Amino acid sequence: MTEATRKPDASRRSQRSREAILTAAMELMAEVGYAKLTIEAIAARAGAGKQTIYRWWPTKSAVVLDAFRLNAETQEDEVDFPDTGDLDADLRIVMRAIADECNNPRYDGPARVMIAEAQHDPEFGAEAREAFLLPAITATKERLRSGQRAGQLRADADLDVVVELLFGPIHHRWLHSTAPITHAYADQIVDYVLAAVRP
Amino acid sequence: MTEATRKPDASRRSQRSREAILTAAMELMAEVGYAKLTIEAIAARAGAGKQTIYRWWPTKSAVVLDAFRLNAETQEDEVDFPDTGDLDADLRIVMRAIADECNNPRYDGPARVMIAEAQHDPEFGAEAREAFLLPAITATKERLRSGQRAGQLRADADLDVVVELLFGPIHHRWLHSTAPITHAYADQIVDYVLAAVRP
Amino acid sequence: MTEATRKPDASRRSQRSREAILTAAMELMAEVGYAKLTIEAIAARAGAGKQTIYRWWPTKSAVVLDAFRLNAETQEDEVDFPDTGDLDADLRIVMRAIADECNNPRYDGPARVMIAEAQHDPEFGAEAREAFLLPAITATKERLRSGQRAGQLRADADLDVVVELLFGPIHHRWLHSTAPITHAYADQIVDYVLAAVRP
Amino acid sequence: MTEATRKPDASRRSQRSREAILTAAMELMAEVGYAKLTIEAIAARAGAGKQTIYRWWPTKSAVVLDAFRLNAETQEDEVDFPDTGDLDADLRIVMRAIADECNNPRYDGPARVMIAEAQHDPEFGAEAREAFLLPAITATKERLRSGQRAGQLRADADLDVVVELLFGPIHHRWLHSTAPITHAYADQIVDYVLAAVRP
DNA sequence: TTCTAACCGAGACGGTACGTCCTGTCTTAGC
DNA sequence: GCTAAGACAGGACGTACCGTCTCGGTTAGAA
Repeated sequence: MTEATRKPDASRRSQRSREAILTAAMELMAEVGYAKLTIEAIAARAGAGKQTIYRWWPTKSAVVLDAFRLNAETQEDEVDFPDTGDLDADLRIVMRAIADECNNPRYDGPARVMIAEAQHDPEFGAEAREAFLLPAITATKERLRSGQRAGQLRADADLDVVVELLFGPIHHRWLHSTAPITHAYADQIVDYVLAAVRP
Repeated sequence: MTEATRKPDASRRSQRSREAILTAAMELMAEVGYAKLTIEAIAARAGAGKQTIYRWWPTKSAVVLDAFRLNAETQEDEVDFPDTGDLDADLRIVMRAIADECNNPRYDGPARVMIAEAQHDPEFGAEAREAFLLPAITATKERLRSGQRAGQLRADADLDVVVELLFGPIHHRWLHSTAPITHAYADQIVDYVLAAVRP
Repeated sequence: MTEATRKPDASRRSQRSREAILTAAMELMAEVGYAKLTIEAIAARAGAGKQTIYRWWPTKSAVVLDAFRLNAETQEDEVDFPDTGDLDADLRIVMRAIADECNNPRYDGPARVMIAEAQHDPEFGAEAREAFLLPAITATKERLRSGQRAGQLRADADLDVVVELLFGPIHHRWLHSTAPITHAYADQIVDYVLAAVRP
Repeated sequence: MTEATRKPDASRRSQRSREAILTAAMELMAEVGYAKLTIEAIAARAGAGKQTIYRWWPTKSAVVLDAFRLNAETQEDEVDFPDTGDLDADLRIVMRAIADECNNPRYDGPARVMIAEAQHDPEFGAEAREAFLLPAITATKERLRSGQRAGQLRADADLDVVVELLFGPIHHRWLHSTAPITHAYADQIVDYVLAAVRP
């Protein structure tokens, strides 16, 4: 066997077709949803050959994940986690931002697709987690640790669990659509969680 | 009305084929996973005609949901939520039971399928929520209300939020596979939550 | 094996449904053609159960053949072959009658169906031949024999061949739709054939 | 125009699969007959995808017709109609050749299929007539015309009718299987017909 | 007159094939 | 050597009918 898995020369890759494909994928995602999204339709809409897609992405979900990444990069919302010294206020800001994302179709749609895809493709799940979830978790834990050092949290509080106490409820409500997600709700969670871990 | 959608006569439905189909669906789910599950394979394994499936279920996910339901009914785990008067102990029992389910492939697999499917089929999601999630939420809320009346919870605690504070974190950890789910973890959550809502 | 092929009791047969089925078959033949004709559609149109058809007829072609028979019986055109003594005139009458039938959709359609069906079902072909073709051939041969005895045909003429010289050409033109079939054409054939066999 | 019917690029057609499909069709025709012949079985036997068949042929009968054509081309029997000057002898040769074909399963089968198919699909009938029947008719007419010029036929003989007087009887006997088709019979027809049209 | 066996309409059933759609690979021409 | 285009083998889709079966309801002799 002579080099069965030929790997293409990335330096000669057409940037034009890459963007056309990812844009087409995003558009079709919005129009027909992930389940009815086909490689063929993406290629047709992008004016690209199917082979060009298969050459650069292994699966449909990889294309979609890349499309989401492109979409997210476009946004200029890489807000750093605030640290004003007032933990309560900082958490409120962040939890309200998450609530806003839950209500923004621009995030809601892609996020649901990624959750769904991750359930039957663990590798994809790991990648997506790495790219989208862990940064937020890490930043939150950082801020909590800073608050802990400042004596605003019990010294023995398990920060991994505290992060989950913050993200878990809002995530649960969003994922199962059990109730609307408001700023008031975001504040409520912060209240309960801080009540639990205050020294 | 042109009477387009002829509806079959449910009274003449073959119980034998219904069970064969749902059993085949469960088995194939376990063997190849939801994504590679085909109606054709279910019919073949069940010794049924495809039409018999299409006659009684609108989509693949409906078959699978029904299969899960049959599977769940078979189990004799319809444990009533305990109410010993000791809220702390009762919650621990329940949260540990949930932790056990997260680690039991018999529940883990189907549950992930349902979560995934629900994300791109809201109607399916609503049905699944109704059948599997709400009963647990309602029972938990009931127990919390009872505890609240007994003065073990703050009178102004929002029980919907408290339920989410309990279920959200464990659910989050399970869904994103961020860490193992142990009895100790279950206990931890109960501790934090009760600390937050104790009078 | 105990009487595997249960034969139904013909005396209890419902005349009403028999006629409804054959009528429906005739109508559907005219509407959609033999190839697209289905037992299911016949049953639905006739307001009969499928089993009632399968009980009394072995195949679709048997139903259709019966329908044609019913149709033919309805007609009162069982014209006896004329024998005026003038063979030329008598043959013209008969050949013109055949030409008329070729141009009459009432005969053309069914006849084509029977020809077609007979090609891939020899038994059906034998039955159809017996019922529809042989009577005409026999009557014609009879008339030719009478003419032969009267000295209007060569004594050594092979009547089977003469019949085919009469029927073959018109049949050929009809079957292959190579040219219109007129009375003039019918006369022409009689002219040529009589020229060939005149003493 | 919405460009509904995308037409494939014939220049890129796979010759290999075309032949495999037509060969498979021929074989299956011989094995199970036209009625039980399925596109699916042809594709399976040919190792081709069903779409490849549907891409290049509109119907089952079109595939079969093409298969016959390929079969006929393979044969090296494109005998030119003889013209020795002796019309009687030449016609005998041709009529005997036709008789032989009637008795040769290689021709009998396909021809019956085409006759049958032509009866409920006039377009197919037209194509088949063009490809298989008209060449023979034309050649025969040509030879007759040559004989007519040589004074062996009456000057006023209608050659279209004379051709039908030759082909019709043998065709009739073959189609309805009313009697065996022998060389003697072929000769007999030539005798009668020439008797009718001799000057 | 009641019983009972068969027919009847209806339609669910296990199947087969349909014609369409999409997958992932391969081939061709163009730049 | 990447690209657009699209033919190819393969396989699942959801539909239409096949011929068999089972279900009540009706009908017509036999008891």
